[in-house]
Amino acid sequence: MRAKRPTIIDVAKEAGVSKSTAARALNGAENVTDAARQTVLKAAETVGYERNHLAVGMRSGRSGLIGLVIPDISHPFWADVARGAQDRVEAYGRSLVIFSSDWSIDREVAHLRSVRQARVEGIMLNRVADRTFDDRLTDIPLVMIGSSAAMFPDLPNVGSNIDQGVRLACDYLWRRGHKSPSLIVGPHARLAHGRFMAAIERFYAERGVDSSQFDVEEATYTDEAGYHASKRILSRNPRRPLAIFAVSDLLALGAMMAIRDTGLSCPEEVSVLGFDGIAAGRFSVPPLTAIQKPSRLIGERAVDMLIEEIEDRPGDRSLSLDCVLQERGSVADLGSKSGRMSVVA
Amino acid sequence: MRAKRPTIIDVAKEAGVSKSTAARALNGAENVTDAARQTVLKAAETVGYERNHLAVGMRSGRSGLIGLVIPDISHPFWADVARGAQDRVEAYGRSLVIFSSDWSIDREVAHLRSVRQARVEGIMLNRVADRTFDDRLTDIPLVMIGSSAAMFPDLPNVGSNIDQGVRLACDYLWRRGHKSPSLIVGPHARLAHGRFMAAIERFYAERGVDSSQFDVEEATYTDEAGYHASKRILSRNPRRPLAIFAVSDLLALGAMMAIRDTGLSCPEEVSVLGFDGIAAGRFSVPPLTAIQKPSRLIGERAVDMLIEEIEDRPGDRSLSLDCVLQERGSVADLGSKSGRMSVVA
DNA sequence: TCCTCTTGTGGGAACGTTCCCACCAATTTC
DNA sequence: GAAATTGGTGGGAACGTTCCCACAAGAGGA
Repeated sequence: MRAKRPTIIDVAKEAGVSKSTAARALNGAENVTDAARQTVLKAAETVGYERNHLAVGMRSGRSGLIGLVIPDISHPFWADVARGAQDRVEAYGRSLVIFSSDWSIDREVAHLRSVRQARVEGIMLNRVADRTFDDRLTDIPLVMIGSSAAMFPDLPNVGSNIDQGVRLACDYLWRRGHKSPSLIVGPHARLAHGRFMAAIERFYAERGVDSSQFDVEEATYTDEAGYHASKRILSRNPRRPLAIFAVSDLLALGAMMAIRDTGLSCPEEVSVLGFDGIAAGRFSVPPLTAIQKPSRLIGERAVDMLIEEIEDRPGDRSLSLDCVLQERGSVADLGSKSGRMSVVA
Repeated sequence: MRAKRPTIIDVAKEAGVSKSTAARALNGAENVTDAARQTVLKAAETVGYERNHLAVGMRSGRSGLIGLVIPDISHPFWADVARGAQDRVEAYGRSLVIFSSDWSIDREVAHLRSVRQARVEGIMLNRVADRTFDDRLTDIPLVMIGSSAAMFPDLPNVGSNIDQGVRLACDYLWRRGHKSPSLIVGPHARLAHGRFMAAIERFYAERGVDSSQFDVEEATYTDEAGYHASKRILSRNPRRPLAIFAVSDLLALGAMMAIRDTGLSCPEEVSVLGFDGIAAGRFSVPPLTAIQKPSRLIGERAVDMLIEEIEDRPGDRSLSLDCVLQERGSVADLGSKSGRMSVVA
C-alpha cells in the first residue's frame, strides 16, 4: 500500500536513456528526437510515473500552488469566489490551497505564515485586519480581493465595484419612487462600510437630497441582525410605503422576515433591496430583488491578475467589477397607478 | 521584491551552530541545550526564517498537504464539508488543497492526477463516477466522503447516515398523519438514489405499507427540476392534504414555489419535507422543515480518519453520521383537531 | 581536409531540508 | 583509573527534479 513511487530515473532506466533525456521528453522540450520521446513516454506509462511536484517546486521555484485566504469558505459569497478561482487556477495548471480565517486576525496571520511556508507561487487575500499591514507580505506575488481590495491601491487588487453597485441600487429605488430609503449597513469598523456610505451620499447629493437624514441601522452580516434592525426601523418609522436597502442579502432576508412578523406586506407596504445576489434570495416570498456582486468573476480575474504578477507581466493592477441588478419581486413601483403594483417576478 | 528567502543554513550561520543543531532546535527535538535553542530561535527571528515545506516534504515524505476532491465547492453542502475539513486540517498542521470536479468524470480523473502529483499525504474524495474504480488510488491514504461513501465498504469512508435520516423523515411524516407521501428523488444513476429508495421501502414495509405504490418523480438536484417535478405531482394527484418528500432541499424549495404558483397553500394543503438542511431553507414561506445532514462534521471526521490512515493507526474505517430533524413550518400536523394546523415556527 | 556549427545526449551540481552516523567531552560504572 | 555510557554537536548523504555545461557525431563551409 505504501510502495515507493517511480521517479524519472526509473523511467530513464526503463527507456534506456539518461535522466536528462527523460526529463526533456517528459517536459516537451525541443531538442529530443521523436524516437527518444516516444520511448520515454511509453516507459513513463509502463512504470506508472507521476511527476513529483515537490521536487519540481524545490528545484525550479515553481511549486504549482496558489494560496487563497478568505474569511469563510462556507459563506455563499466566498464559496463562489473560491469556485471561480479554482477553475482558473486549474486552467493555469496550478492547484489551489484554501484557508478560512473566520474573521479572526490571529487565524489570518497564522494562515499567511502557513501559505508562505508552503511556498505558494502567489496569494489571493481578503484582509480581515483592516488597518495593519505586514510589509513582509509583498515579497510574494499578492492580489487583494473583495470589497476592501480597493483600499490598497498600491497593491494589485480586484473586487466588486461598490460605487457602481450602490448607484445601481439607489437609482433603481429612485426610479420606482423610493426617494429616501431606510438603510441597514454593516459594522462601521469594516472597510466596506465607508465606501457604501460615501457612494450613497454622493448619489443623493447629486439630486439635492441630504442623505444624512436617512434612517440608518448598523448590523452584523446575519439574518438575525437584519431582523432586529428592521424591527427597529419599522417601529420608529410609521410612513408607508417604506423602502429598506440592506448592504447584504442576509440582512435583507432578515428584514423580510421582520416585515412579515409585523403583519406588513412586502413589497406593497415595505420594499426591500438586498446587496450580494446569493441563491437563497430566490426562495423568499416575494423573491428578493438585489444587487448581485460578480463573485465568481472576482475569483477568476484575481487568478488571472495573480498569474500576471507571478510571471512579471504588466497588466491592470486594479480591477473593479460591475454589479448587476437582479430584479425579482421585493421592490414596489410606486410610480405605476396605485393599487396594483407592477412587480416583476 | 523577489529576494532569496533565508534557509536553515542562514539561521545556523547567524546562530554560529551547524545546520543540524539549527534543525533540531527549530523542530523542538530533545537533544539540544536550552542555550543553543534560544540562540537558534533568536537567529531565525532575525533573519526572518520560514521553513520551506517543499523541501521538508521532499526529504521526509510528509508534504503537509491534504487533498479534497468534491463536486462543487460553491454548493452549500460541499462548502460546509470543506469548511469542516479545513478546520481540522489546520489543527493537524496541514493545508488543504481543494478541487471541484463539477460532476464531471473527466475533471475528477484530472484532479486525482494533480492531487497525486502534488504529493498530498492523503485524499478525501467524493466520487462522481459511481461504478469505475482505479486501483492505483489505494496506494495513497484515502477516505471516501458523502452519501456514496458507504458504497465502498472496503475503503475508509465517512458520510451521513442516509438510513437513519430517511427513517427520521418518514417517521416524522407518519406521526403527523402523512402515511404515503409523494417523492421527488435524485437521478437514478447516482449512488445515493438506491440507498434512499431502499430505506424508504424498509420503513413502510415495517408498517405493512407497500411503498412501491408511491408517487415518485425523478429530478436533478436543482430548484427548477424540483419545481417541474412538483407541478407534475400536483396535477396528477388531486388528493389534499398532500405531502411531498424531496431528497434535497433545493428540490423541496422548488416544490414550494410550484405549490404557491398552483394557488395552493403550504403546509395546509401540501406539506413539504426537505433533505439537506441548507441555510436557504430558513427564508422560504413557510420556512422549510428538513432533515439536516451533518455536513461540517463530515468534513471534520473525514480528516480525523484520514490522519489515522496516514499515521497507520487503527480506527473506525466506516462512519455514518446521524442526521437531525430541523423542524420549521412546512409540514402540517394532520393529527391535531382539523381546521387550524399546529405548525412549529 | 580541417574547422566550425548544430543537434542530441549525458553527467553532475543544486534546490533546502531531514536523517544517519561519527565524533567529542563529560559523566557514570566497574 | 580505565571502560562504558550519555548528551550534545557536526558533517555528509539523500530526497527527485531542473539547470548548466561538456561532449560526441554529423552537417556544412572554407
